Amino acid sequence: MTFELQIAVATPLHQTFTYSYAQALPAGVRVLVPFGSQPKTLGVVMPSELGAHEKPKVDSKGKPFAIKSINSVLDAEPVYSHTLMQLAQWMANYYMHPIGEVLRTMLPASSKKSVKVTYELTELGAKAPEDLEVRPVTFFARKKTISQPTLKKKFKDRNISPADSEELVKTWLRKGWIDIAREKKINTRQLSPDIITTADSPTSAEPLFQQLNERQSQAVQSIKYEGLKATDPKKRKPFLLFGVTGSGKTEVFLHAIRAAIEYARDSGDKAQALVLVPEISLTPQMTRIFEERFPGLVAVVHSAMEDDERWQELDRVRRGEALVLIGPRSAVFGPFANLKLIIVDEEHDGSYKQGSGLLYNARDVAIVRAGMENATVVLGSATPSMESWYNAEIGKYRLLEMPERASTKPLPEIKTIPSKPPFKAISLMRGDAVDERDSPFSDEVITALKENLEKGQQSIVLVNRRGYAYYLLNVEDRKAAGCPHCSISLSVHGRRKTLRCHYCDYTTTIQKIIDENPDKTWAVVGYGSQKAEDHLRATLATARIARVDSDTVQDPHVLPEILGKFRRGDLDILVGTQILAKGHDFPNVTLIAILEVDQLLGLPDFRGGERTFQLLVQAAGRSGRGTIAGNVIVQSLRSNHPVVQKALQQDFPAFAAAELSFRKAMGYPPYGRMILFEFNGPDARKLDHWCHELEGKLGDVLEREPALARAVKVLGPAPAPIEIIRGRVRRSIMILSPSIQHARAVASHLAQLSAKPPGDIRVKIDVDPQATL
DNA sequence: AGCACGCCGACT
DNA sequence: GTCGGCGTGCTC
Repeated sequence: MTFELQIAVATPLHQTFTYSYAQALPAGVRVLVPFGSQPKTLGVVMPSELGAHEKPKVDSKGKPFAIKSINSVLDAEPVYSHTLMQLAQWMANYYMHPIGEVLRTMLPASSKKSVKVTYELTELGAKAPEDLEVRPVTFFARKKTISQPTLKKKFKDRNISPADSEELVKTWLRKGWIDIAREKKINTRQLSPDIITTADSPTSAEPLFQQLNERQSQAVQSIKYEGLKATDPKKRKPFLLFGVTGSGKTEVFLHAIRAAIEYARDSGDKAQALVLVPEISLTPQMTRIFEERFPGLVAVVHSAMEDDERWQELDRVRRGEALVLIGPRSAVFGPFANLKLIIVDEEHDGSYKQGSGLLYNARDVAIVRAGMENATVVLGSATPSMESWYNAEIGKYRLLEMPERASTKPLPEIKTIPSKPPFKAISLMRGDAVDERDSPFSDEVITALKENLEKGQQSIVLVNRRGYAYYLLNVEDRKAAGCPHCSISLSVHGRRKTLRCHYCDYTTTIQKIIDENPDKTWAVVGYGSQKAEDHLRATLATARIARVDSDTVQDPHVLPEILGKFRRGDLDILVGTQILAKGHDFPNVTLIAILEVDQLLGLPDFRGGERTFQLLVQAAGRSGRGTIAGNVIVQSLRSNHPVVQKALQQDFPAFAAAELSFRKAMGYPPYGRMILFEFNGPDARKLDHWCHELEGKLGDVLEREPALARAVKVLGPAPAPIEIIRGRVRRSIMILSPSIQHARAVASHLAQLSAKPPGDIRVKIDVDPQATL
């Protein structure tokens, strides 16, 4: 008796494949299958109901497929739980992404790759007749195994044609001289089969839990009784915990988790909780707090981890040994046995959205997963996303407010001062001396930093741009030195020595540009975090300064180290980009200076205002968290901009009201749903040609469905705001509609039309894009 | 995504 | 003449 199973193969194909096997396998088990010309490819068994009513599959010539059989089964029990399989299918559908790739994205990397074929020389093969023209032994040198590509290369080196070499390999395999062996490193990862029941840790009598204030306790009570213990799960709504910076959201999370665990324990059950955090930078302190409160019960994953470590942590969750998982985006796919509570900290944070491949938003996936698991979700933020705020307004979410700081300290005072006139930020490239007047800082900022330093208090300087300066300007032509592969100007780095593209990392030197254009005058314009750092070092010679931006924290271990030093008081000033604005808790920081917010407002993106407000308020929230009140100075050319003004007053509801009415007028999210198609290819003419073809075909479809056409706006094809990246020209089509169903209907038409792009054109579908850039 | 099949330029 | 470039099509 053989069974037919539906297998999702790790390829970018929007379909599953039928394979046979001697026994039935549960959904969620990984298998190796022969696929196309590849003898072993990773696949996942899909739920059987999926293929049950499908008609017999035929190939392009109408002949039924010869069903191949599964090579081997990798797991004794499913790696993907029932819910995770459900979630994968939801994601494949919602994000219009191939199911095989979705499933691959859900597991840590070590099991991602399909299996590479290696050949192994058998004992028999080593003793193969010596009079053979081509003996297998000669290819294996002193190693026992070699990979398929290596073997091919060796054949080539010996002038054996590909056809002949294939014959040879087949013959050798038949004669048993060589074997197909799996590459060892890949896919050896197995799950621990036994469910370990850990001794219950004494989490109930710990003194570490702080006394909650009135607001916090109200929030916890709501989460408990309207969430965790809700009698009608269908009525349970996600909570939006809107609490100003420093209002003690973390304490609420901790109590909520404790409540979930205790509530389950009362009925002899074991509840688990997931805590999503934006970045690794947040986890060290978050992790510590959680581990103190729930000793031995916390598992942590983060991006600085090796895959093996990550598997180990996830296994602890899977076995029920860990009850709390803390991690970034990908932790939303954690292998929970009994997930009862999901917390999304800083839910507005852009890093929840994956930027390549499967473009999912972990916050949204968390809400969907919670629905499937019957779990309670708590989204927390001081500056909620417009989507969540709107959902709270219309009653889809339950709003919990904490408008006061937990300590008696008031919110820091924010004031703005005008930026230095921009012309002062220009310095001509003559000689190497840096013009001292060329300071990015207003005098008030320097004075304030100096005073703070003298008081022995810490400061953070936030410059919303990395690099040394903005760009290198050709004075005569008024044009900036641009990247040869991208339509963007190069940024000045390395103390005005090098130029770098922030999109493709192309690097050149300023000297080269000057040499190539001997008759031109060049000027360095604007400033970034590097220049700010240099000027601070020059001006505040005694200050201990470190810079934190994506250039200095390439190595994932560097950031935690710098933050640790800062927290211990071994540094006085941190200079850096946005990373510094996020959630950190440095009690001794009493001054935040924010430079260069203006360009965020100027971005051609509908979220510009939201991003600016978040940056300002989040950054301000880093100040005055300890016993001393904090100050915030915003250096801006546009202090009067309404967004900046609302941020100064730290009035989120007022900002949200204004922003939402703008979004409503424009039909933008959260009032309209957006699906963005990006087409890119190396040849602009071919790309345009195909885009216009698509536009025409989509137009035809919409003509046939006038109701749909009326409900949906299709914008484009238009050049993407950064038209060329890495030598690939980009065009986009935006689909906008008040109704998600209608937007999706048009999108799936367009997805079908663009399923087989000609030449080297690639299609990217972004459902609910974070930015239109 | 891989990978094989297939049709045009520079080489042992 | 061949080797090998990558365009195009297929994978149960």
